[in-house]
Amino acid sequence: MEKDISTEQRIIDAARKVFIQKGMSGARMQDIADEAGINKALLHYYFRSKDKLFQIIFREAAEKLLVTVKDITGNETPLDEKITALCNRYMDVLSENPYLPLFVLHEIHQDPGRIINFFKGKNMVPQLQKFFLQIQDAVDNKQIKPISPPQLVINIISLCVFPFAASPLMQTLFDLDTWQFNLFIEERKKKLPEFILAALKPEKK
Amino acid sequence: MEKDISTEQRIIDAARKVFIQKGMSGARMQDIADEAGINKALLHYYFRSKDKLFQIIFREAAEKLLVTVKDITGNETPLDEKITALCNRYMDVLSENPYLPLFVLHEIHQDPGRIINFFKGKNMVPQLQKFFLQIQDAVDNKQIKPISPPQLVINIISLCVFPFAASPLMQTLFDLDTWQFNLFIEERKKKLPEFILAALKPEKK
DNA sequence: GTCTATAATTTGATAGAC
DNA sequence: GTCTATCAAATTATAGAC
Repeated sequence: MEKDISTEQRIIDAARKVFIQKGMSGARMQDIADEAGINKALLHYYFRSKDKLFQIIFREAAEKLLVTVKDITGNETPLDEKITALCNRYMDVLSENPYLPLFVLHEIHQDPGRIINFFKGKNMVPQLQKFFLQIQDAVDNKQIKPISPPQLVINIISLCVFPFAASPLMQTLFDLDTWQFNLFIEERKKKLPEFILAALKPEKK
Repeated sequence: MEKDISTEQRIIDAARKVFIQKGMSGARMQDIADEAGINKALLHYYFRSKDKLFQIIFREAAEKLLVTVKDITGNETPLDEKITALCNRYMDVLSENPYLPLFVLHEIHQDPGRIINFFKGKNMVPQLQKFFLQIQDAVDNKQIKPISPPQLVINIISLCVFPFAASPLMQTLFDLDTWQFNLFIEERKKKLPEFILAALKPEKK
């Protein structure tokens, strides 16, 4: 047990691990206490209730998942570079946090109010609108094939996120161990941007 | 309450609704009893335990989700038609059962053993191998751009499934009501096959 | 701050009348 | 087959000693 990490931080780390693995309803305060190497009562001393502790973990997770999109879509690079950057960045974040998507999606499904509250004051929607405009411009200037901006954004996110959300199923279906799954992801990082850009490439006249 | 539906069937229907909404750990036997309009003890009379009842719902859900892939990838049509058919069929199944993917993925993540047991005797993997070979043939014959078969399969499934798994998030992020979300899905059904086929189209010489 | 002990509540499951 | 009443175990939360 790391002696130089504060108890509060150890609880957060333990809660992150347990909540992301088991979800809000499946997680037990005892699991978190065990994982943190402390007593159950201390959890309540620091965070008062399971729900309070969960909020912290959920917000942290949603933040990590959504901010990535926001600060890449927001800047001023050309569309094709932006798509490549988005894929690369997203795949990197998800490689480090493979179970985040399923956790966040599951908990939003349980209580959509959570994500609505989360969005307040996060400036997500305006950033997204700007990205939509950039896509629409590229369509109008015939730099890419006609496509509705929301459809394209969902295509990009689907292709990045889904393999992680489905990793336990994939590993069974394709009979991959963890190392082979990581190889699959590494190959994907390299090939995904060109797959998307090829789909968007306008017909030559 | 429908009088001509057997109690057993009413329980199954109620369990499906509650489990798919709340997941195994979040669902309460009382919720299911209420939804079925019967007493909690009757659930145990018919199905003995929560876990037994859950197994039935989970298997049914996994079946619906996976058999769709199996019986389309298995037949003898050309690759481009098969991809189109796969998208159309999948999107239709998911429109009718939008919460299935998140439910199944979440429960597999909780206990990967479930899906391994499910696969036994289902003949999924050989069917998939045949589809992989067909893709590899198309690559070798330069009918499509070079791509690893598993990557392509995951691309197709990602693009079909993810919007449903993420629907509560999408509806908030894009500010869509249910009707607008359905419009989004209808548009997607029309456009997705050509997006994928465009990505695969080989360079002209 | 941290622990032990325990309260208060929820929940899956059973017993037994009808 | 269906219900009421109840048990036993699990689980969140708190009281109080140190």
